[in-house]
Amino acid sequence: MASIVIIEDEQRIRELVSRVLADRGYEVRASATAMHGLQSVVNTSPDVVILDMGLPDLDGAELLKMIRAVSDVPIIVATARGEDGEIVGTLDAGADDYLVKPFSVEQLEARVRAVLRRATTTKPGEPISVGELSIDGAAREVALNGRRLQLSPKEFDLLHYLAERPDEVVSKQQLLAEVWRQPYGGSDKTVDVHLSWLRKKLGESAADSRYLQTVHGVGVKLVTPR
Amino acid sequence: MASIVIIEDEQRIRELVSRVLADRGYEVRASATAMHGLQSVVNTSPDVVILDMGLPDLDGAELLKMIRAVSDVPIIVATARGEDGEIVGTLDAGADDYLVKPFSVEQLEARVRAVLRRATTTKPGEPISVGELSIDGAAREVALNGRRLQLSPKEFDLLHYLAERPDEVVSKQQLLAEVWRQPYGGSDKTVDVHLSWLRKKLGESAADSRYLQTVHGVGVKLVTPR
DNA sequence: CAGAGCGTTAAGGAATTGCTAAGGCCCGCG
DNA sequence: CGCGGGCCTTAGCAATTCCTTAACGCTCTG
Repeated sequence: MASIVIIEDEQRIRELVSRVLADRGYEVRASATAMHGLQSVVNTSPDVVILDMGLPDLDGAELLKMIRAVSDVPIIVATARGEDGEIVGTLDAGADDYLVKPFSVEQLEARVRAVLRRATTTKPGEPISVGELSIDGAAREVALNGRRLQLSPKEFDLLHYLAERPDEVVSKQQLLAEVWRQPYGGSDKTVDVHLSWLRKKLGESAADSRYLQTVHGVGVKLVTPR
Repeated sequence: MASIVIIEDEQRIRELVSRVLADRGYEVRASATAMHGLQSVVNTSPDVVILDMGLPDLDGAELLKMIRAVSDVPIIVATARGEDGEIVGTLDAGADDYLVKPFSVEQLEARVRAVLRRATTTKPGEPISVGELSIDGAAREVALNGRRLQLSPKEFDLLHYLAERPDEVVSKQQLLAEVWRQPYGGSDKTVDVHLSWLRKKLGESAADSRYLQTVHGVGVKLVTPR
């Protein structure tokens, strides 16, 4: 799971946020001071930094620049209301997103996810990985837990298409149009059957699904197993 | 700053509202008659329209339709108490929100801001968050306090539709039309039942509601709990 | 205080899905 | 040219899941 560094001087907020994010599976390190925070960032190379702008020992914008000088990590900035005017400045200084206090943990996690998603945007040419699955579009090879899977052409196309859109629900009609190239008629059942075969090769079944989740009445999505 | 057209025949209210909103930085144009108002809307392409339903020269609903015919501007309707029965009709006719007279300027501005926010900040692709609720349209996932909820297709569509319009009262007819895609007949009761199921899954009931509030005789709205 | 509107539960039928099995097509090979 | 094998599609049934209707009691409004 992704790792996060939190730099926030208010103890209450720091502990609350740390705990909740840790509960949700993130690896969290919290710092109460700018200097300690900078060290954390350098030492642990986190996937996201959450930075409070109202630190007592150093101006937030200053710290932001210092982090930027040594790393490209996505940074989410938290500001108190009233410092609104600075938001534009902080975004210019290299922040990736911001939150205005008070914020709900939901909002925060939503931003974290958004930033992570943006950062992990698929670079073409490299294999896509979803959980223990690795899908190489160029070589048309799929591996699960390091073991090569033998997929038929359609099976591969189907899996690859879904892997390019992890977590996104895709309708069978869309799959027929995009993977099968039959925007007109064509039976959903074909997709069902291929999904079933894929599941078998992935070592799962619809009833006990890890990667391929069907969303009743809508479609399917490829997810990373819990 | 955003521009607003106000269509209101009572001089006192018109001038008061105009002045206050202008003070707060909006660019305001006021009209005392339906015809003049329609011209204003067409000519200035405002960001929001505030429309009094009790105009002397033309039925408010009629004017609403005329505006809708030429523009997609968000429209906030003001009605006098007693005309409540028409509220549902006006929402169906394309109003985005409504106010019952007498209303405070504070209320009005809150609605204006809500409507503007809705019009601008709804970026698709990112989860919507309302309080501790998080609704991801692409993944079709809902989480409450970080815990995943298991919703049926219609339940999800319903919640998602409401979440896209936080604080806005939506009539059951509108829900039938938009979520169920049955603009004609169809029983309100179906909506009631789904709402009940949703409430159960959200851990609330109609008597003790946090997120889903029903407005008797009008519809429901999704709010962020206090 | 009566009637309309609403909340909730239960139950039947409708729709969707999972999976197996049975052809048909295409291609390489003998 | 005929054969065999892989692959895709269609068919069909069982098993789920879902939606709607109905019914009853309660609440709100006028």
